[in-house]
Amino acid sequence: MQYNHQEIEKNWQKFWAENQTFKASNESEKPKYYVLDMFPYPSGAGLHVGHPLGYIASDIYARYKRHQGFNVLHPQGYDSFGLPAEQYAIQTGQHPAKTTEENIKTYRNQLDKIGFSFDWSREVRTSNPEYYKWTQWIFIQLFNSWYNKDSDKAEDISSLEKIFKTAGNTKVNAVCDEDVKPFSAEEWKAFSKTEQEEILLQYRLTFLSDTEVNWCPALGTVLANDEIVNGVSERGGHPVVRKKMTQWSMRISAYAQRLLDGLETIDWPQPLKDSQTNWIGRSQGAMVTFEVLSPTLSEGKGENVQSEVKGYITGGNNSYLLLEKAKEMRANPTPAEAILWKYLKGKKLKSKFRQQHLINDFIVDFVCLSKRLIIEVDGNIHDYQLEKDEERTLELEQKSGFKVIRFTNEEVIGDIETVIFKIEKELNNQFYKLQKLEKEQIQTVSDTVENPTVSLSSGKRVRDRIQVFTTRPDTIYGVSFMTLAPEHELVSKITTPAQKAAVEAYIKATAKRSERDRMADVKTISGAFTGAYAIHPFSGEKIPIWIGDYVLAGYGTGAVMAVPCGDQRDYDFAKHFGIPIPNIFEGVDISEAAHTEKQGTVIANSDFLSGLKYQKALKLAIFEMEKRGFGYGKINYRLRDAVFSRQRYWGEPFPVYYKDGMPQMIDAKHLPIVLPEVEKYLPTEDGKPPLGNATEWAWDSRANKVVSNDKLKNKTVYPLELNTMPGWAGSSWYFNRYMDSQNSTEFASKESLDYWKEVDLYIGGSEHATGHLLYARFWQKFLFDKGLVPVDEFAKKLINQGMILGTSAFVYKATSFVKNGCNIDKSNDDVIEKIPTVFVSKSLFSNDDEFETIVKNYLLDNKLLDPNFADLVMITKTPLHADVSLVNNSDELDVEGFKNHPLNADYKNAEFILEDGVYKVGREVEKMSKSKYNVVNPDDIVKEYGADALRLFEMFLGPLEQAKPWKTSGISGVYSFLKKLWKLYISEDGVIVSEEKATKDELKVLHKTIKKVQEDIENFSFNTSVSTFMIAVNDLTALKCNKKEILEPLLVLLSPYAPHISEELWSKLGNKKSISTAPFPVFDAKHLVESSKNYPISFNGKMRFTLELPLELSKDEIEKTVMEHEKTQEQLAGRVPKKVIVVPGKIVNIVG
RNA sequence: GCUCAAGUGGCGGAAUUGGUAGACGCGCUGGAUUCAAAAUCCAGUUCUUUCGGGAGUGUGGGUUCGAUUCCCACCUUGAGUACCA
Repeated sequence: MQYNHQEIEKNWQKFWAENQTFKASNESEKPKYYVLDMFPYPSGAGLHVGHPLGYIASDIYARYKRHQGFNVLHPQGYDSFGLPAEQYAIQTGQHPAKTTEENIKTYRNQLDKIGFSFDWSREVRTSNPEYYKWTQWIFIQLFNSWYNKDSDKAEDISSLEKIFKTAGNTKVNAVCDEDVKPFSAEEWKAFSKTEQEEILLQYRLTFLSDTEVNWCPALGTVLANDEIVNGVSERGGHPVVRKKMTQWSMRISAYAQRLLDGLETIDWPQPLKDSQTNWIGRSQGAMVTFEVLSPTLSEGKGENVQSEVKGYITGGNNSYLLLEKAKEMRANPTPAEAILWKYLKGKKLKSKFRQQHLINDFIVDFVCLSKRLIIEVDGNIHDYQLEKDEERTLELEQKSGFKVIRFTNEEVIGDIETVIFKIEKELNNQFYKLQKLEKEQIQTVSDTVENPTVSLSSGKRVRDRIQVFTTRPDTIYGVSFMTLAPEHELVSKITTPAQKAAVEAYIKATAKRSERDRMADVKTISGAFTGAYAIHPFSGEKIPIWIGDYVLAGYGTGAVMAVPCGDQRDYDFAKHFGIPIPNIFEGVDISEAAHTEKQGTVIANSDFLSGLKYQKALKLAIFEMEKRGFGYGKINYRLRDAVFSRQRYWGEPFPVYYKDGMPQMIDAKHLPIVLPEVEKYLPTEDGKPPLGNATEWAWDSRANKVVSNDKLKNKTVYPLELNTMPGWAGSSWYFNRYMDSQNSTEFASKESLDYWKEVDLYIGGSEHATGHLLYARFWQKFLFDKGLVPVDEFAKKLINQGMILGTSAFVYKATSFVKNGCNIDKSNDDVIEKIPTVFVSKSLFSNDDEFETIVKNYLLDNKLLDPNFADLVMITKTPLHADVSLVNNSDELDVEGFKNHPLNADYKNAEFILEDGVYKVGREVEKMSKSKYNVVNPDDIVKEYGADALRLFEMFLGPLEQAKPWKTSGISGVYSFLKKLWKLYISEDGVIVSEEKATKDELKVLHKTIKKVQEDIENFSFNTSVSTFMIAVNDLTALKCNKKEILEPLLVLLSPYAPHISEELWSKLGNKKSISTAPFPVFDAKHLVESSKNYPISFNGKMRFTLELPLELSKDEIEKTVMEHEKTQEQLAGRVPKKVIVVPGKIVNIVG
């Protein structure tokens, strides 16, 4: 009986399907194990041999775990919403659902042939309404949530509303939009419903906002940053432009820190973790505020700069008298003052307060200089200050522009909470008042510039401030200039008249440069001086303010404090414009380049920071900034909120309608909102997304159903959202759905979620590192916060399988043309008229000259070229891809097949210059792709060699994680292994397995194999276990072993890799049940015990010969035996060894 | 530029608490079987050699009795990322 893979594999696949062999149960005594593949997008091209690599690996692991006694969940499904189907629909008018369905059929067909142990009863498709119902549901949950930084988790929006109602928003510590305005509880209650909703939208985890998006006109959609490669779309390579659109976004930034922290707890590949870390881009540093000198001061006229510098010295002419008094008062506060100070000091209200501070000639109890707010506590015991309070207030408010609020001692002592709340509210009011004032001041300043006779009273002026984020506050004394992004809003305000023209010209020039130009041209240094100066907050020195396009408006604050000695870009900028480069590093040469090294560098010339190392200087600098009130420590993230809308048809519709322009969620009980039919899949003429073409796309809020757009004139009917969700929506939670995929009342039952918890092993490509895998972690953490899932990381272990590359085949075409500039009486066409297309076999030439000679000789020999013109003709070589299916294992081209190939119609009459009667192609390893004609279809392999051979070979190619080229020729090795294995069990007459007792040697082979295979599977080193099987079968064949005691357990070892042949032989040995749950053989070390060792005898570390010695020999005995050996004497040739190293059981090394 | 990964025969690759480099397979060479081919089986296959041996894991150093394995510097390739302050 011969090994007939086709019949065996068909039978067992049928058996598994009929008996639901791999159906997982949600209730089991066994321990659980969840093995998952990243589910495929069912493309029209079907699978090539690269796709199943990860599936085979995970299938081996799943089957192994079943043998180990686990209840294994190993599901599969389809990520079936996506652009290609839609693109195809646009081109052909076919409904994407139809083509998707067809593609899925092809996929399923292909997958089934490979013999995977998937539990297909749990299949999910993201485009199925029963599935996306729950995607919509999760969207609603996100909409109804906000992120509370105090509890550090997502909470229901109702808890936020409650706070607003009782306390306004000033105390809320939430992740929200940047431009949230403060309001009190009273104000909140007074807001209209729409206003309230607008505000809530600024806090929700999914929210509408006008975002600058990457708009791809060719694809008619918005792309995420990770969908753009080198400024063009990843798919199709179309140009991408920046455009402002109202979009749904996900507040993933709220989870930045937790996404980072979570990486510590999961066993994922380091490169993947690195790229997520990189993507989140945490940088720790400080926010520092620099004040801008007024234009007059900047230009060096007017007041003394030094007196302006220390912003906190606000005393009047009698300061020197009052200062001592103030100090004394600070030391002896009243009880009420002491209580209040406890709440005000240390920036607890995010504003810096000072106590008993001099303002002009008054000592005020508390003051926040930046917000110009004074707090007085009445019942003052200091009797020399008995001026009427009103008078004092008037003077402070009118003359110095402060706001004064007062509290009684009783208020402070009795109800500090209310007092603090009032202060917070005032702080916020002051903030907005000051901003408004600032704008007016700017107006005044420019008026002044145009009308110099009007002078400003400096005492009242509020200065402009530049906020910068820096990761190196320790280098603050190295600041010699500041750079603003050209787009920075302050630029126009601070530019001096003298610099106005230059600055405007520069802004105009940068605006012209596209994003791509700026990216491509990093080297050119450009910028302009604004004429304005800032004040160094520590040293008080004047710092020129520049603009430059190396500073990005979109990152951080759009401004940097430039430290040229410590940052290369700042250095280059300074060198280019001749700005001084102060050196603040001890013993470091900065004449050539900036010194960016942090560790081991000692700060110098930096006042209180001098002599400190990086870590300490950093901490101290932040500490001082906070103390002095112009800066604070801050952590910045690069991670931006994720745009969630797509202007596409083939995606999940949002469960959203618009009432008075505000988005409303449709109640969960009316889900799913099913994707409507449209006539065409393109955007509408007025630029709306394709859903704008739908005629049935309005929400009847009374009947709670989707109705015709005609009814929109009714009061209770509203327009539905026209965008759809992006590709990552459905894939961000599907692993949870598999746990209970048929549930129609919940996204998965609590019991099933608690049982399966998380994916134990997740296998997929590394291309999802910053897309799917980051978003899925985000959603999982959100669901965890809401108590909907039991764990906050969805995959414990993840493996990235490497890509399988194709081996392209090349044929070498000769192109002839006539050299120019020669006077001949014949036209060019006549000369080359008779020359056919010629292909030259690969090994006939090694360079272009040889190629030309070969072709010319061939043409001359065959009278295809007139010898008189031979010198006029030039031949060039053009490599062309040939379809790999036309090439055999020895790189020989099927010439006739090539000529008749539909793609090679032009070469029907081409001539081939052969070598040894065959045409040899060139080979090159490239990505497997249709356009390179190097795609290998697994179906063909399965047909010829079988699924077991395909599975073994894919694993045998090399380590799972590495990229490796596919060469079909290699599969004969694993195929003959299977035939050899078969022959151990079956001869021409049938089963030849005997019940005889196994020999020692046979048991040794078996147990060596058990040990190695088990180790390999657990280390995901599948390639080496295939070798191990081969060695075992080779050894057993050599031993002529046919003992059931050996051969039966061997099948269980092999079954995860080659399940069909294992099942077949297993049943032929008389087993009635499937091999899939047979217990894995147990390794017994006693079979491997050896009595002797074949010692390698080395001389100076080089092995020269081996010597068989009993293992029980002692070190000295070994040395003695070895030294006496004749070969040793031969090697030494009379020399006396200096030393002899003996490691019993390992090696002998003779030195000398 | 930065970050990470990887460099071993003609090819895919194996070998790490530092201990016989090249397992296993492909390809190739020779042989057996066959009318012949396919299939199968046997032997050989890192390079070099004066057949004793010598060299050898990207390059150059170092540690060690001994290094593919550890350390330093460099080179090459691949992946990710990019004016991120």
